[in-house]
Amino acid sequence: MGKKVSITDIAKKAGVSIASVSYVMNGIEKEKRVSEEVANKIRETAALLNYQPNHIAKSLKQGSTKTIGLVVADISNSFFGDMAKAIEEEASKHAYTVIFGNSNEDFSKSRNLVNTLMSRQVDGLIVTPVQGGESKIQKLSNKMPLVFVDRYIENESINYVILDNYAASYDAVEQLYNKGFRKTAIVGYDSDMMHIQERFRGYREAMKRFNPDVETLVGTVSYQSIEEDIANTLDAMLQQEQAVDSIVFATNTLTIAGLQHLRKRRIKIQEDLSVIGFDGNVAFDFFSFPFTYVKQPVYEMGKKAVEILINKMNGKNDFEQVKFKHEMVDSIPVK
Amino acid sequence: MGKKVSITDIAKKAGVSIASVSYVMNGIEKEKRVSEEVANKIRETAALLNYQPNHIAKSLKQGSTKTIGLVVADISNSFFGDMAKAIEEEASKHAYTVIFGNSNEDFSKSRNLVNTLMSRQVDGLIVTPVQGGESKIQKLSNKMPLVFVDRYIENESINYVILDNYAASYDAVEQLYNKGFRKTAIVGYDSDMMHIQERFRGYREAMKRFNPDVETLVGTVSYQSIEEDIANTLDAMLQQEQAVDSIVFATNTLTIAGLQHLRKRRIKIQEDLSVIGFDGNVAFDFFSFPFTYVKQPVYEMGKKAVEILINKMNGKNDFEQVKFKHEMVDSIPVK
DNA sequence: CTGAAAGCGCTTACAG
DNA sequence: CTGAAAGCGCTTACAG
Repeated sequence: MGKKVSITDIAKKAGVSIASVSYVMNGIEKEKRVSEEVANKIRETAALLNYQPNHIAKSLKQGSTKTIGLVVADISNSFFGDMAKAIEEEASKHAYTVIFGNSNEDFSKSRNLVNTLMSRQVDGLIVTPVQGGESKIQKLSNKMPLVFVDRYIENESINYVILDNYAASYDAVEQLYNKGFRKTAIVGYDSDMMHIQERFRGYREAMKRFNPDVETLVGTVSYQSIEEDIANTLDAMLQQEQAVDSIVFATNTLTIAGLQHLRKRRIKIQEDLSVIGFDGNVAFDFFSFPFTYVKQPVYEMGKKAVEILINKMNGKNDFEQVKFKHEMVDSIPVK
Repeated sequence: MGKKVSITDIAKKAGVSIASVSYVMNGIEKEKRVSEEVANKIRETAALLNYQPNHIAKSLKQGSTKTIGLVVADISNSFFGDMAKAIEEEASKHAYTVIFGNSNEDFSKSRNLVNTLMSRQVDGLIVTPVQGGESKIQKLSNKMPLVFVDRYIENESINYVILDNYAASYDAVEQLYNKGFRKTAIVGYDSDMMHIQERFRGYREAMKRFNPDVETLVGTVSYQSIEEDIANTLDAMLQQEQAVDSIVFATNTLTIAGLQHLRKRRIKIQEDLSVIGFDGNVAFDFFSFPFTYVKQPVYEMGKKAVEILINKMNGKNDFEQVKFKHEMVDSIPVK
């Protein structure tokens, strides 16, 4: 694979000190007053030997790797895919590289990933926290610049970038109300995590406001058995004596899974049952029925997370907690 | 942020040599015959000081980082999202970490990413090559274990994992033929890259075999202006005197963009025009029309790429060139 | 069984 | 203006 060439090799070959090589390679030959002659010789020799700096050695010496660790729940989910893209793009602009891992919503996987990334001396972390590890991940925040995305843990000394989840589901219920739907249910995960709880809270508050006489109906599904649980939950909602006339799905994955089940049951969306989904998806643009969904500004959220992280890494002390506003989108059905 | 503790700190505190600490931390105290007593003391001290090994220092010394660099065209594209997931999962099983970047189909971005990853001393690279950089990226293969995914460059001394693209589009034309469609066109990128050229070749060969009297019609679109180009291409195909009766879209993105345009033109898919798409997509399951697409075994492809790369990194000398077979999938339309 | 020491490839005060 | 040297946190032959 060819022996690596180091600045020592260049120094030897050019007959100069390794310090001078280091200065020239870092473009600080002017400040360090290396003569133009020596600098040129060094540049020539470096080119000749095809020198490639070793970032690892530099990192060790400098105590900084210019690397960001990213832990998402699932990179193959388009929400996190878009976010990862934005994060990499923004990080790259600031000369940071991104290492990533998938937690698959599993806390022990998430913890292992965080440990791995820390042992690799990332300068900061962007994490989607998962159920079960709240206290552990919180401690992390004292040891390392950290920004939560998509979800968060209640604590004033933690950075996060999230959607205003309360407002989003409140708005969803309101939209349904304006279209004449009263018996609205919500389907989310069986999770204590704030993003889910806030979506439930927005739903409950909106129901209280708009449909005070209607009993609220919160269906929960386990991430471990989405298909099965959503089938049971939806069937129950539709079969009860006071069947619901509208449903808000609280996440991307649940929206898709839910619609698939409703389709299997031959329920006509927006005729038999009105539905509001969460997060954009290419699929939504192809529905044969009009469809409304809560859209998160994923790209801006990813960029913001990097921005906050970089501030923290640069020593900024106060915390930033940013809530983005959703947008309610009506897709136009395929004719 | 708390001072980092090193093995030197542990050695001092425990009153032993740093060598012993290193042995114990690596679990090789038995082979190195460190006494059980000393080993225990070291473990206790490490726990007490909350020692976290510095992987960077280890990497520098060992000349291996246990890191894989991944350069994809676009992580937010579900094809690459799924692949990245598979790659991270498989790498993680082998104690490798993944650094990634998006080239956005831009060669200079791709080259910069590769350089960055190399300066970070990745042990190997998995790359989706892009148009324009064939010769440069090829040289890389001599310097570093490398596996191409999705696309490749013709060269017997390069590893790759791709789809049998020829067979896939050949099959697409054949399927259309069997359903009675004769005037089949294909739409792909304006690219010299092998994966596109092979898809065109499969189309041409199949047309020669099944519809020898029909003129072949290959529409090309630039990645830079997909929407505009696909609109023009499709409109031309439909308006010419001998309008096509069926179209094969040669990629994921083109399938979506193409269908969106056809929809805008109020063309009824599978009634006015038969279509075969490329790559799976959640959207396909929700179409109101029956839809057939070429499905790539993305997950297996990602895993295979890691497997090959690990073999190479472990010193295996011969090259592996793997072509996976597609599957032709008929989605059942929403009623 | 244990320890002192060299060295991975850099950066950077310091002396001249 | 330039060079010798220490040190980042590890691993690992080598000597005892």
